[in-house]
Amino acid sequence: MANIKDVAKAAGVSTSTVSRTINNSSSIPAETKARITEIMKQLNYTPNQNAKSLTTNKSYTITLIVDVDDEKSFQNPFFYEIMHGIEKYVYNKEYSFIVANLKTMMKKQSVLDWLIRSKRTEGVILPSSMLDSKTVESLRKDKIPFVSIGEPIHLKDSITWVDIDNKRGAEVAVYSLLENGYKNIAYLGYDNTKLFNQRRYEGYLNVLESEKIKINPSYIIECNNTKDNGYNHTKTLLNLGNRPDAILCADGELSFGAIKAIQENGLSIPSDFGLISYDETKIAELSYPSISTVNVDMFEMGTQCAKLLFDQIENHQSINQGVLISASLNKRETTK
Amino acid sequence: MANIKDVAKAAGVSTSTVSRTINNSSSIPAETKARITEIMKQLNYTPNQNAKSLTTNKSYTITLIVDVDDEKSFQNPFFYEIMHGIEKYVYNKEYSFIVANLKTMMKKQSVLDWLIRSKRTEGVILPSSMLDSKTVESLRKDKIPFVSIGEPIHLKDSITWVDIDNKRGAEVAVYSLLENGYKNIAYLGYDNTKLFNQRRYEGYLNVLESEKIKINPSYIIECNNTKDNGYNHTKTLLNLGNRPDAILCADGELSFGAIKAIQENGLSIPSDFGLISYDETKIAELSYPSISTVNVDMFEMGTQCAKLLFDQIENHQSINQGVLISASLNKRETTK
DNA sequence: TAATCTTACGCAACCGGTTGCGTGATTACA
DNA sequence: TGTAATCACGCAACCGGTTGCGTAAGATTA
Repeated sequence: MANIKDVAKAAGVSTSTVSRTINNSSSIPAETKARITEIMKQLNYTPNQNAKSLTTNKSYTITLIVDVDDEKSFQNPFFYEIMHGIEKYVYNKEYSFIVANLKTMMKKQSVLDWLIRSKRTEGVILPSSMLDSKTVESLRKDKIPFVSIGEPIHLKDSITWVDIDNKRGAEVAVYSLLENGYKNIAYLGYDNTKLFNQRRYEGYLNVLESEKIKINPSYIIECNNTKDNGYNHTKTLLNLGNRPDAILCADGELSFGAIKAIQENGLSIPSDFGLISYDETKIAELSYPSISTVNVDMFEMGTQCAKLLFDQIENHQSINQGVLISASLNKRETTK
Repeated sequence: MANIKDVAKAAGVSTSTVSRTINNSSSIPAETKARITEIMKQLNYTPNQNAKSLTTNKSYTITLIVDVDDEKSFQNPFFYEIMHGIEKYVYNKEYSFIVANLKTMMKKQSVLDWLIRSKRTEGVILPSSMLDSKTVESLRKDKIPFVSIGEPIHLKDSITWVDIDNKRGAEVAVYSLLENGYKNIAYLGYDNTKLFNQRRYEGYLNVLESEKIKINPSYIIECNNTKDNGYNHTKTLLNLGNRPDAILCADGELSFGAIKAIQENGLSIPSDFGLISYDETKIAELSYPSISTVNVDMFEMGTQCAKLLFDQIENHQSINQGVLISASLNKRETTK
């Protein structure tokens, strides 16, 4: 395979000139460039990335860390979309991107550390769940740019992160329910251990407060995200004296159980009862009835992560604050 | 950051000796190795991957190509599992892996070609849908090992591929239905444009033939994989004079529509009617009733792909034939 | 004790690019 | 027309490893 010397020889110039042509240095006149470019094409020349990386001390590669054990990230298709968003951005920059997961990293003590120190990666995108202060410190010490997927619990004002606008998404959902005549809206799946859930809850409360609607504590169900919880707690809700006529599910799987419970109670959806679930998934569309969801654009999230990472890589500037991706409502058969 | 010269200096040896220690050359006595290893640890030395790649002409990286537009691969969580399987294998080898998708590649003419020619990758795992003869030829010319995810339509005897044992999976499903007393089993979702579907169909026919069960052509429904098709065609099946009492869905989404249709007909699942769907997904578990599925181990598929790729990379030998991953039955509420 | 064989490890070229510095040729300016 | 500035491009060192070849010291054998 042709190398830069072959090109230089064929063009009757030095390798310096070829290199400068490749890197578009201004000191080479256009016609020389054109000639060299033509010869590169003829010889089917592609610069050796490893040589380039060695001299420039840049790997032209970024890393995405995934957390296999975290169902919110790896198992579900969201992360996949994020990946896709990153990927598209990255290849436009002639970078490539590698994937490593937390579990493997544990085992090898620290694959991330290895990737960085061996100069395989120039930047890292990783889930907020991984960002303990030790990791942050280590990344800072190695001067490796990073972006957090998701708002971190600590450090939110000192690192760069991207998240869905969870609060606004919930607001949109609740407003939509109210506008369509639902009056008593329950919040199913409150979980104060998860920041995204907190934010959704804040959005829910926000709307009720602005609309001067009394908050009914028995409408707020604390539980984690399983279909059985959805079923059982919805049963309980429906047995209340003043039962709700709509539910906002904070998380996806709950809604399956909830729908089952509503139907069993003889209520018809959406005329008697409305339901909106957070998290758009393929499943929401397949269900009978198909579920109205708060739609989160994970592709965009990936793109933003990549963009913010490249801001740091290329311009050495970092915003060190959060960026929110807006969430929209995807109306289907569970709401009027 | 310390480099090999720093280590050599600190140890009072030449870089050759350090290099040979790192690469575990036999010509260095154990005590010298120990001393050098200790110093490497002290200096927190990690070999520069780019330098290593440059001299050895190996990138210590493989590439996974995904096909974003192909719903069977990118959208669904399967590919994700495959990725995970590959990833685990790869990091144990001190390799890393990069992800590129077809769509981007189209745009850049050929990112794959670029990855290869720039020496960024030593091997490729890619979906069979991408393996047209031109791509195969090009990979062969560059002497890049590759493994196909999925049985390719052409070339099946001349390249290395890994697939689910689709035929056997269908057999297991049909046998299970028969054993549980279902007598008239329909095949919903026949699609002769897809090899995996053909194989599943073969499995279905196989069992009926071995069991000397007459094949009823009106039980075999040709359609593609949507929930609406599942609904409508199941309606049709149920209106037949001798209606079936069980369905094997060749693909996942069909089953949602099918279940709806069965329930609307007043039949109870699983006592009156059984259903097994191909393709285990999260959705199958969430549905009411939860769906019995043929469970395909995609993690194992990824692992096998990686293994077969490394056989080629490390031993320069390739089996050039298919490997099948066995499929098992995941019994849930849609079967007795 | 001399000749031969091992062993341990260094020398230096090499992988394929990049880049600071320098120089001869050309152009601009006075 | 002489001098300075600019332009075009080459020289050679360098990035951080790997490896074939060579050799001195020590071990083995005759």
